[in-house]
Amino acid sequence: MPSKPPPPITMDAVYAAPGYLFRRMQQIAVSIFMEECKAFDLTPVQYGALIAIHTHPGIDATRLSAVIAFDRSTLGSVIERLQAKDYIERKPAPEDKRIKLLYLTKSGAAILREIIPAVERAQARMLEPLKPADRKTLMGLLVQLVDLNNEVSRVPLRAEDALEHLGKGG
Amino acid sequence: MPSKPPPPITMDAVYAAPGYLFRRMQQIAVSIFMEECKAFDLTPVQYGALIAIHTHPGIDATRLSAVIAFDRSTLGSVIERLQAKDYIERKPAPEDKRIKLLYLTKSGAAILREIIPAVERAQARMLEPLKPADRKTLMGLLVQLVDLNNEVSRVPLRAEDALEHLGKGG
DNA sequence: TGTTGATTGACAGTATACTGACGATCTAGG
DNA sequence: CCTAGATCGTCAGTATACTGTCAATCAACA
Repeated sequence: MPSKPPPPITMDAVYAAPGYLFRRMQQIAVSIFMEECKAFDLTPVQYGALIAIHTHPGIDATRLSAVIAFDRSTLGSVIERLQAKDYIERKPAPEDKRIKLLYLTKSGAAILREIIPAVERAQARMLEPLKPADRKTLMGLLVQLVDLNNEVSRVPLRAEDALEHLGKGG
Repeated sequence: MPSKPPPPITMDAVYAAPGYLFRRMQQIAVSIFMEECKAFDLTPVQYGALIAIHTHPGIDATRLSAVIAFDRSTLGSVIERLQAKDYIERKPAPEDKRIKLLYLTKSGAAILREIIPAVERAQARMLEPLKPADRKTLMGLLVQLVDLNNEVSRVPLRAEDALEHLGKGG
């Protein structure tokens, strides 16, 4: 009993693969972000970190990584760069010598206010080629897919419970 | 006439942003790919390059970058690694001393045949959490979006015309 | 034919990502 | 109190990405 012959190898094995499309779209998204925000010297990752530190002042690096689902090893250098630009500062935690608490500086809060309109333009541009109804459909499906695949990634998102042990009562 | 107060800054500025979702999904996709293909020591990028070299034997690095929309600078090191693993070889082009032509080796062709089922499992797993109809919707919208944003990225995809000057008649 | 301009591959510098390991530190259990 | 295990930040090593630059080479035109 002969086995089915394997299908021929074409570029469709690349072009039609979800992984390839996600990679492409991510690169396009970064490109648009950097273009709209070139006046600010902030990367998408640095922007995300600033938002999270603004929302959770005094967070530490490990919890920050859980709140935005960024890799903890990488986050170290991201934090260094934000500190070098004087957008955040790190203070030792009095009750735990391992931890360094993160706070926005005045510059950090200021640049965050200023960059937000540019970021919103960038986010809108990414989806602009689609019809409005399709944008909503795509975003809805993406949110679902990312959420349902959450545990697969190295750093699953832990939005709420990541902060329970942060001294706000738990 | 007072201007509208800016809306409060919340984590939604991150979680609901298309760029964030694309980044997350790309990371999840790579994670699934590496998990399914861990027996093969090939990254997604290296896999894409192998497929393209298989489909277009004798392609050079610049055209390869156009065919898979990978950055040309990065592609140099990708090619080096594939060559170090003995999956491809580079031959100087007789008619143009600048160019090095890329070919699969026997090992390269063999590993490509072997890895394809694992890659297909990976691609299927990425979309698995969605209902079948939703998978199609998402892929359709993504293909559209990547295509319509093609010119935005640093290396736009040039699938067909990239090969017109490759000596097949032009 | 000789110079200009484009192309090719390579490189340096920066920024994400992930793996795996490490010392310092904290927490729980005995 | 003291040790076993967990956690925190950090680091080394590898792999993508992008910007900008460079020498070698080629193509086109005056």
